[in-house]
Amino acid sequence: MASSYVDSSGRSLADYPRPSVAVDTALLTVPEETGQLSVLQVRRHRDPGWALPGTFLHEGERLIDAVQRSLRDKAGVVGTSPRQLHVFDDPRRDTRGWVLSVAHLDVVRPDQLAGRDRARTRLVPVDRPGMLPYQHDEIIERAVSELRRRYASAPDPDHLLAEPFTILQLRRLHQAIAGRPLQPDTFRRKMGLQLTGTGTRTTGTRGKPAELYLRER
Amino acid sequence: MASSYVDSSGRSLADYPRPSVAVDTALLTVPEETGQLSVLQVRRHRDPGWALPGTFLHEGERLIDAVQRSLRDKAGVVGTSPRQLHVFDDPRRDTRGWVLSVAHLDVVRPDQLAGRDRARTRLVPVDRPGMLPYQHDEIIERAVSELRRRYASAPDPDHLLAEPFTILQLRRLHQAIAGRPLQPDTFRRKMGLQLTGTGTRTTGTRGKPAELYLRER
DNA sequence: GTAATAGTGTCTATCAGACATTATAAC
DNA sequence: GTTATAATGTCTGATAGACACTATTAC
Repeated sequence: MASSYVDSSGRSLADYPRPSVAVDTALLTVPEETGQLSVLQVRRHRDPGWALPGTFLHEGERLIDAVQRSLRDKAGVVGTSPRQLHVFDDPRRDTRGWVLSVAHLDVVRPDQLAGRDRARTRLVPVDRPGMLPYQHDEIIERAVSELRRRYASAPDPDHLLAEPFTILQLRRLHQAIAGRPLQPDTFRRKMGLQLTGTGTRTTGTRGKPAELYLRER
Repeated sequence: MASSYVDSSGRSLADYPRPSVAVDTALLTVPEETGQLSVLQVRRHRDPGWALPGTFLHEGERLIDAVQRSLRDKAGVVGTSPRQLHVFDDPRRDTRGWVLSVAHLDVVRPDQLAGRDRARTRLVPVDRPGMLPYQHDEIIERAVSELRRRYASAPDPDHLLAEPFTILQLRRLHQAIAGRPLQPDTFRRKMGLQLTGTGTRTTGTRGKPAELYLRER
């Protein structure tokens, strides 16, 4: 493909102007405390306020590595699986120059955020993200839609629950992501078919003990 | 956001190395002659063979404008609506340097391709795209999946048919995109509800005249 | 026993697939 | 009339929502 880009004037790759490329990430999780789908934000460096974690792409670096580096450096989060969402390409988006930003979605278990720097980061429910610079609110919207689409038909595809888990735990997670209550019986019937029962049950809980399940089918 | 990227060493935006950014497009259409979902390919400049149309992003240019420029210059196609699919970011993908490529999907009516340069371009069914450089086959796969998803539930969302049209015309289009036959009666029931009948009917055709419909609901 | 939660039975509405039937044109 | 296509009727099976009911635990 490269050579097909060389135009009739014979200009080579190095002759073309190049934009800076950044990554920005909507890191979503469901904290135990609130049970609400929330997004990680970090303090901005120069300006007051909060923003999504982001960084510039380093030379020869892959986008996914830049995302993981920014999450490690800015929030102490490791072991994530970012996915691309969209490229924001308005040339006037950044006042300091020509910057393309590749928005990402990442989803983590709350325990993966345990060691985060609480002075420099915060977790905010996705439906009240506060004032954010640039199009970070749009990134959150895209991230939430994508996550809801993923969780609509499959049980916990992003492995937010530690195995084994009960169907109630699974349903609470899916409700947090969907942002609305889900029918207990319908949910059980749809998702239960995609789970493997362990035969063991919870103990010490109120009511009838629930069976514990594994994701693997 | 920009200022939040400045790291603790105080490096500014211009100090970061920058990749070249390209766009590549899977331009899909359904030619009258074959009735098969097909993708536009252009002759490569230096190497033998064919590739998807692409170009480098010009300074301050938006991605969508680069896509439209490449389609105009390489295939004489105008008036399209490209959509982003994915960023290909393997630093070793292009032997001549560090190039990010933003893959796009574009869908056009066959008449929009009437004036194309037939010596430099060809239309190939998407299921037999031939040998393509880099990850252009993957771009086609993503483009087709996305198009099938869009056409699964709505009647001709990308306006490939000139209005008014019959349900048979609509179903043939959807079959070409789905790559499989669709039940006439089920299709009519699902899509018919989302169309507006004009009251007028085809004339001069064999069999019972078909009603003509508009997309608008 | 009561309260609470897990899990199942079952009715209804909706919808896709499949097939039959009716309607209306060209010939 | 015959043939071809459009449009509708209707049966069946699958599934979601809704509600009732049974099962098993803590207390």
